[in-house]
Amino acid sequence: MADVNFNATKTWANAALSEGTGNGPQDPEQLHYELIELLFFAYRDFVSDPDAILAKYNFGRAHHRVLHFVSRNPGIRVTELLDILKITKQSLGRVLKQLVDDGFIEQRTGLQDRRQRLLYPTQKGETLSHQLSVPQSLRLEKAMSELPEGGREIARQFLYRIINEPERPHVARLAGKK
Amino acid sequence: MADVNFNATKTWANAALSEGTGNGPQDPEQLHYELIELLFFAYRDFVSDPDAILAKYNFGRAHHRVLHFVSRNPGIRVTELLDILKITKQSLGRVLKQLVDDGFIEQRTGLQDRRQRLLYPTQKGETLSHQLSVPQSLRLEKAMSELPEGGREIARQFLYRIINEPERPHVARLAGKK
DNA sequence: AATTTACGTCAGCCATATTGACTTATTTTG
DNA sequence: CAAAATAAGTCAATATGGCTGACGTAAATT
Repeated sequence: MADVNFNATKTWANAALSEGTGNGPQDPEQLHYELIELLFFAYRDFVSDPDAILAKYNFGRAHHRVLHFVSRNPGIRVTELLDILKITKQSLGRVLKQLVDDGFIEQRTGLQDRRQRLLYPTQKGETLSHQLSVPQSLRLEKAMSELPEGGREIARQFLYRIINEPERPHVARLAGKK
Repeated sequence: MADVNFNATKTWANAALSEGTGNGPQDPEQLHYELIELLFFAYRDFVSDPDAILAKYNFGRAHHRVLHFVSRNPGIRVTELLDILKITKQSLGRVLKQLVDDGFIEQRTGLQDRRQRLLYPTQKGETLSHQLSVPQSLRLEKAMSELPEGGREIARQFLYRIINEPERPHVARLAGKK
C-alpha cells in the first residue's frame, strides 16, 4: 500500500526530472532534497519533546524559547532577547508577561542603567527550563552517541555553518561555541 | 576573537550552573545546551530562505511544506500528506485549496480507489517548489563543503537519528534514504 | 533643555493551527 | 446485498503566536 505509492512516486519523480531538466540555474538532481527533509523531520520531532510538559503550565513554544534564553543568560536585556528571537516587542510582551505573572521570570531594574528591566529566571523558572532541556538533550546525545569518532564535533560544525554567516559570532557567544 | 567571547560565556554559564544544581535527574552541566541552541538558530535561518519568494505569491510556510511534499511525492494521498505534516485535515484544507486554486497543485481521482484525490504538482508548482529548494540546498551544500572527509554522511546520520525511531523507516522511504 | 533610548501598552489584523460535528462518495466486509 | 468502514471535504468556533502602528513614560545622553 505505502510501498505501492512509493514505487509509483519514484517512477514519476524520475520521469519529471528527465522532462524538465537542463534549464534551471541548478540541476534538480543535485539539490539536497534528502537533507532538506531530514532537517525538517528532525526539527519537528526535536521541538515536539517539550510540548507535553509545556501544556501542563498552559504554555506554548513561545514561552519555551523565552524561558530558555533567559535561563541561559540571566540578566539579559529585553532588547537582546528580541534580537535573539527575532520577534517584535509586542509579541514578546504577551508571553513574557505570563512568565512573569506565573513566577517563572523576574524583572530587575538595571543598576547602571535604570531604564533597563533585566530578566532573570526564578528558581521555579530554572527548574522548568531544565526540565524542558532534558528530553532534547537526551535526544541529541542518543543521536550523537551512534556517530563514528569525531562525529560530535562534525555535527556541531554542520549546524553552526547553517547559520547565517554574519550572525555566527553572536550565536557563538551565546551558545558558548566557536 | 571568537575565543574571547567563548571564554567569557563559559565563565558566566558556570557561575549560573553552580548556584542551582545537584538536584535534577540530569546534571545540568551535562546537558547539550550548545547543541540545542545551534539547532534552534540553524533551523531558524534555514527556513527563512524561502520566505521572500513565498511572499510574492502570498503564500506562507504552510504552503511551502505542502507544495514541497506534493512535488517530491506526486500522486500522494491526502491522508499520507496529513501524516507527514502532522496537521489536521482542516488545517491542510485551506492551504491546499489555495494551492489548487492558484494552479500549483492538481487533484486527480484515484484510478483503483475513486475515493482518493491524488495530489500532483502542476508544471508551475514544480517550478516554484524547485525555486524554493535552491537556497536551502545551497545553504546545506556550503555548510557541508567545509566539513572534513566523511562529514556529509555524518551530518546526514546525525539528523536521521534525531528523528523519532519508529518513524525513521517512513522518513527514509520518503526522503530516499536508508 | 532637547533628544534619544529602553521598555511597556493599547488596538487591531493575519496566518496557522486546533476540536467537534456532519456530509458525500466509494470501497470493503459480514 | 446491506451495513460498516474509509477517504475526503466542509462548517463553525477557538487558540496561539506572529505582525503593524501609535503612543506613553522614565531615564540617559548630548
